[in-house]
Amino acid sequence: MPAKMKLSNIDVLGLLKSPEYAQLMDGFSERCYAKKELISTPYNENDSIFIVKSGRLRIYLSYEDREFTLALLEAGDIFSTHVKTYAEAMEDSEILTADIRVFQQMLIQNPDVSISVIKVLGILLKNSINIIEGLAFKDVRQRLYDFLLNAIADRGVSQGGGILLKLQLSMEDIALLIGTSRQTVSTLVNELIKCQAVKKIDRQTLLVVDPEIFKEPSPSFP
Amino acid sequence: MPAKMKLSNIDVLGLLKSPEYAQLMDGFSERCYAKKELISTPYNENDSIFIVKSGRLRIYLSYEDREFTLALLEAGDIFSTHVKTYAEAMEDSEILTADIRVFQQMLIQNPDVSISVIKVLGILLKNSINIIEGLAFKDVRQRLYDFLLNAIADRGVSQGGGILLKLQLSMEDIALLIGTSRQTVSTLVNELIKCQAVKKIDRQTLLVVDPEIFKEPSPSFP
DNA sequence: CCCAAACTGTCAGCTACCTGACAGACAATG
DNA sequence: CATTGTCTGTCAGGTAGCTGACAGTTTGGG
Repeated sequence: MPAKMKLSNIDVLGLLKSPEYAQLMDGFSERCYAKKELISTPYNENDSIFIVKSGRLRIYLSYEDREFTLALLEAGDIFSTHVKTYAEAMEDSEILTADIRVFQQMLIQNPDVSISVIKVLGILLKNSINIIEGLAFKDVRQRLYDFLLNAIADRGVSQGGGILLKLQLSMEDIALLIGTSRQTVSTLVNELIKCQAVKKIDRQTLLVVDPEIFKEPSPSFP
Repeated sequence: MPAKMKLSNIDVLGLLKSPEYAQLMDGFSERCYAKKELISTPYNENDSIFIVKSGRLRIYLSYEDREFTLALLEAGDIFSTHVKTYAEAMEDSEILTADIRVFQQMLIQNPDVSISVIKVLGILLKNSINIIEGLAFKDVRQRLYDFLLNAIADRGVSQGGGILLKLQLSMEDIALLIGTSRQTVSTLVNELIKCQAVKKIDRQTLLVVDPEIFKEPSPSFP
């Protein structure tokens, strides 16, 4: 279960700044969104692709007043609205947007860009499959552990006595990411604190003392 | 929840037969697989993409002796092994395979093909997200109903008194597709038969009398 | 600095679904 | 046609995790 769909291994923002993509860049328009503002919904008539310039977005599904977070995006990440998801600014954010038709036009003129697009889609697909694996096979505890392991790999900072984790997330935020209720996350995290595996620094940050206990049973090789 | 990832709206097989793709075709090699034979596993060292020429494949995830079926593929469908899935022949099948590196080379030489690849990936992604929606939000009953609705749209044949559904699947097969146990599917299907919503023709085929009761509560417009 | 709004912890039902078990139906292979 | 394996229906327990409730804490806006 991924903490977020980090796509920055392809340095999109840097790429777009370079002169050879100047004209490609023209297809994009920039806009600011305030915290909690919706950037797109499944009811948006025309598809578009967008790139996060600054801030943080949450991509989520919604169904009968319940929600499930598919991904958190940061500066440099890309997404497309062609799937029926919502995108919401978690803080004030700047977003570059291009209509999908315009973008397709760009692709035809810059065939090498399409290789990058294929890579990004591949990553997105891989992440989706990880989410399915979690939901189909694992209980809430293991999904939480997987989430923490990912967060450590992604943004954990080694420190005397453990790994510092500044998740900028509430219990509820985590619950939406791993597909469970706020209460269950709260209980499980406090269980970890009680058994000394993690220390609570403040509301937003944990110190992970022993990441070992998060590890899942290793797969049996065929 | 899709019955299968039908990708045939892009007529890949026809496309590959046409003369302009003759050289592209050269990159592919053909092989037959017997029923229940594995075509690829997550432990296969080198990635490849493959196209189903005939037969039926099951793409699935496995975790600690449990399985979850992501998709059923038929003639004309495409898949890539770059995600950690298993592919198994459900009946004797002919498969065209190309190494992913060779294929990437082909893409560079045929830029217009990459648009098709992007489309296929987009469809795969959309399907994954449908699966996530099912697992995250819906109970087993609704997942079964969604599966039946999809199957009807996909392969249902209108007939006096209902829609004929030749699913070539056992209760267990369905269970693996919707993420539940064999027993639960059996119970739910028999419940449908008892309340006259469907008639059992034989082991493999149902006659759906009233598809209306499968419909889920319509989404509240924002 | 104060108050409202947003978070957090915890607990007591409740229930959808899993598991294991077993008997009966069906299919296919010699 | 007999026999073996595969598929099906059903039931009785057990449990993970949901829901609602409520009190305590923290945060931030005015």
